[in-house]
Amino acid sequence: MIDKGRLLLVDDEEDILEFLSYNLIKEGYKIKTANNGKSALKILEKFNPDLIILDVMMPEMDGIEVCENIRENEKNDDVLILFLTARSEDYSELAGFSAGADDYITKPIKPKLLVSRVNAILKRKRKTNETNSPIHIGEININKSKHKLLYSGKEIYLARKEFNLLYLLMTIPGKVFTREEIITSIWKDAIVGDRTIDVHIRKIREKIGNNHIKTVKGIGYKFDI
Amino acid sequence: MIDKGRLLLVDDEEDILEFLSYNLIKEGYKIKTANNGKSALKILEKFNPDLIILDVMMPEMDGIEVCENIRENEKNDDVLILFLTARSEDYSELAGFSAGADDYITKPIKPKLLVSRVNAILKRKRKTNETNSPIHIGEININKSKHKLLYSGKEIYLARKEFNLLYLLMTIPGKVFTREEIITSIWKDAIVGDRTIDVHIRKIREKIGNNHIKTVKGIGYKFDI
DNA sequence: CAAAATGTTAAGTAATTGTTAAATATTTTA
DNA sequence: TAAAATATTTAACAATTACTTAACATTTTG
Repeated sequence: MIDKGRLLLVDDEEDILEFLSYNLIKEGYKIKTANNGKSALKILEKFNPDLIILDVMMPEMDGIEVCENIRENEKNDDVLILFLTARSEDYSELAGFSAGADDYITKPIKPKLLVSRVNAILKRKRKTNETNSPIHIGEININKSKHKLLYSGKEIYLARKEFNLLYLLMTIPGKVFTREEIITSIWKDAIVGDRTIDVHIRKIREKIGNNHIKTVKGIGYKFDI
Repeated sequence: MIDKGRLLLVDDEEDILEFLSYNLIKEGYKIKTANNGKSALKILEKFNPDLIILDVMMPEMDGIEVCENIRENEKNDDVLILFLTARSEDYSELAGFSAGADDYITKPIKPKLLVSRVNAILKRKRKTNETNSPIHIGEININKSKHKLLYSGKEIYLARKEFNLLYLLMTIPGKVFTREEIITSIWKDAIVGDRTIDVHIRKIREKIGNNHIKTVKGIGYKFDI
């Protein structure tokens, strides 16, 4: 069977771990399990999962805490975290989201829903990863995995934030990215001042000239050919 | 047959209801009918139509009143309302728009016109609902996500308010947008003076010419091809 | 023709972005 | 690990652009 992805399941109840494993192995996923937060963090280092399913309610370290721990390390930026919660709280109020969760499932868990949720979220992740492929527009070549920018053949160095910002704009040339979109995409949930984006834009323009990045006043910035 | 959409027809004359039903069912629409305002409002709660065709002249509660009743409930914000009026009824046209109508058809109703009108208005609705999808009408291309306006191939820059205003009008060409609709859509709940819209309209006309945006005195503005 | 509504201008006001340099953070290097 | 080198953010202010208003002109309608 094809490797559909690697999942780490974390719950203190053995029954639930088994139930989850059973349904997800059947779908072709590779599974590891942990029955507390600590061991989850340990396994995480080696197993490199695509998705972690995390019970919120656990003794000692609860799911929220585990999640925060995971997210503290930038290395784990792109692992997906899916919470198991007891009741259906209001989506936006869920504490998990501010801790860095990507989605959640409420108990009792329905197998079909579980599977379709996991499939869906991983599918989205793959799509996102595909987007990280090199982009070539006009005389500009940008390669995210190599962190390399070529401007008419010459290499130009951009600092990380500058690079990510330019890359973001280039993912959809012509589209205006609002300041909000830019912040959520590059600064995640950090709070930064009003002029921060502008300064980065300026730095980029300094290096690649003023012809590509255009300001759309009141909305944001876009990359134009 | 494919579900093209759900229509609620309201008229006190059974003949007209039949005539409308016949022509619209043939087109693949799901139909419910009501022969007075009260029952229309009742059906509306459960049937959730995409479009309501409403005769202005009805005993007891006339179309205008029904329309106002419908619009009072925010839930019905996105249902389209199309009035049936007698040809000479200038006043009801006017009252209809301020009551929240989206379009109107005059009696006597020609089947072909009816059908094409209904098709068109629903098609536009879907498109508009989908996203801020680009709109292409005649020699004008407007793309909201790119904040880009092309007039016969040439790019024309519009400031934010101008752009949004033109985009709004173009979402439903031919539909007259009342000043109130324009205000709520573009200025949200800000309070602006009487001439503000006119000035923006003027700026747009300055840039794309006077052939497309038409003034409908006493009501508002529309975009015509 | 009078009333109402819209058109037109230019000027004033507000909002947004650009630009620096300096203050902090972070990463690298020795 | 401390110093050095880089990177990032902030803050103050300048510059630009967008938006609104107000006064008056013009058009439309009954």
